[in-house]
Amino acid sequence: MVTQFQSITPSARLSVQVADALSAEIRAARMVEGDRLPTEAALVEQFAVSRTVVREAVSRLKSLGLVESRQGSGVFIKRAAFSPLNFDAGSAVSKQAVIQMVEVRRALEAEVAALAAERRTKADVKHIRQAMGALDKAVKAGGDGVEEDVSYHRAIADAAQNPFLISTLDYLRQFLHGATRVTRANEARRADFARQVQREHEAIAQAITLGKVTQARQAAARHMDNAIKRIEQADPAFWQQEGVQLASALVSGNANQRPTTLEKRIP
Amino acid sequence: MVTQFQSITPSARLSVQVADALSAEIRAARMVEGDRLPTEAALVEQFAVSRTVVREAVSRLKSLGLVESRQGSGVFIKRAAFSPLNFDAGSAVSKQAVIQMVEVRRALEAEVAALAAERRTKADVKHIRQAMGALDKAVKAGGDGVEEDVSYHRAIADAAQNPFLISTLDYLRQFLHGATRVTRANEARRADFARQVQREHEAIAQAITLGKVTQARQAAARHMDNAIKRIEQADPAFWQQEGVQLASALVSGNANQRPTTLEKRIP
DNA sequence: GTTGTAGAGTTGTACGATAACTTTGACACC
DNA sequence: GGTGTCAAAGTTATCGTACAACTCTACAAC
Repeated sequence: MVTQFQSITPSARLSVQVADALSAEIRAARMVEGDRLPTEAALVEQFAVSRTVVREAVSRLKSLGLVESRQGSGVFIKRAAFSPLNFDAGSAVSKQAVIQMVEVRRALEAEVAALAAERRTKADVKHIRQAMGALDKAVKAGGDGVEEDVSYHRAIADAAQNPFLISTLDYLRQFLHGATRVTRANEARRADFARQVQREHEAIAQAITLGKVTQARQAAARHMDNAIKRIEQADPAFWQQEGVQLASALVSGNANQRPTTLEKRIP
Repeated sequence: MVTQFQSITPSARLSVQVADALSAEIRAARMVEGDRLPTEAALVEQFAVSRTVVREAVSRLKSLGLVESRQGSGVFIKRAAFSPLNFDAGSAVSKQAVIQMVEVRRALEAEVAALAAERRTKADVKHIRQAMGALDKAVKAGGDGVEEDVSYHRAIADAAQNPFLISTLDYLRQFLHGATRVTRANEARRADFARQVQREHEAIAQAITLGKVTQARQAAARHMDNAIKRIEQADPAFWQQEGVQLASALVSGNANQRPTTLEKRIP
């Protein structure tokens, strides 16, 4: 057993301290949209640091989307940006977290299939069929078919005509990519598994083609239910310890900063 | 009639050009995790810009989470971060976009209700009931009840025990907040609307309390269907032009950069 | 009223110097 | 061989100054 020391912090860089102080000020709403930040010279004075540090701090705020600088004029506070969605990357290797993400995906895939059945065009159907053909071919050629599987589901999502559904699913896919690979590798070893997946895909495509909304929704949900089962039976070696960091499983955007105090330093 | 000129772009700053060039290089996977970037001196040479610019560019990459700098050692490429989900903020005021977002929400709320019915504890049910009470009270007191409405739906989400569902719904809520306010204001003027919403809430809560999974899912979906209808009937003055920027309705993380060419400039 | 212009204020870029830190290799010592 | 020390080179962090590019305002000129 190796003793674990917590990594020491070599005292955060000045620029991030200043950036934190400024962003705390902004977030505390003591400055509102459109307000101008103090000039660089003033900040140099206030924080007693060099202009380099101030500029780097402001640069940080700019790439966070909090402020916007106009040469010759000043730095201005932008309207409060919506904080982006950002799951903890570590969750991608915890079995429990992956299953929970598939639950999210089940909801979305079901909706997508339903909307696709409702709104599909002939071209959409053609794309879906093509993607299925490519998947079959890849499997027959001995590949795992991960890419083709993604394309298949994307083709369905495209037919749903809802950019937000599409991008949310794309977002989830980033995390589920590893799990997908493992389960598909599993399927590759079990011919009966592969056939079952193929049947599930066929059922979804069929319902969409015929415009059967409820049926499409159910078929997609069933596909995801089975995906969960297949994940549970997959190679245990792949999964890390589970449920540990679950309480802190989420890092929501930039909501994770403690207020920073940065007194005026005496030179 | 005043002629409309399209706003000109005052040629991107050098630092962002360099940052784009570097991040393109990284994203093109010509450099992989753990690799060290050329030293600042080398980059100054390659791009023929000052060290200030190089540092600001690197600083940008740092706050984007692409690289990590270690004083005395160098700048290193971090493991590819998952790009966060980031809807275009402008979509929040386009009627069509809002409806599409509610479609996403419908999928999630239905799933959440179903899982809540499956996994609820006594405490969960109590919280949901309390939230409903608070909502009724707020409405009777003449408020719009937006906050209480949010609390009600959050209480249900908590019962579903899936942090990813919760945070994804929270994320959506940011965008739908404006629309919610408008529709609830609408309901406040129409007593029959308010009663219907109340009945829908009651139906969901009842199904969750009794543990009726399918029923909960359907009730939640119906609630969202009606929400879409209510949005469509809401104050038209609130909505901007719709469908215009729809094709580009999504800004997915930092995936929206074209490769930048920044030849070595001749001084 | 409109236009032109000068001037002050502000951010962007360049350059040089020093501090703080890491890595590496040489070397003595056991 | 293994280990500890130390110096030197290399790298980023910070500082300071100077100038370029841009914006805004006021005021003169018409």
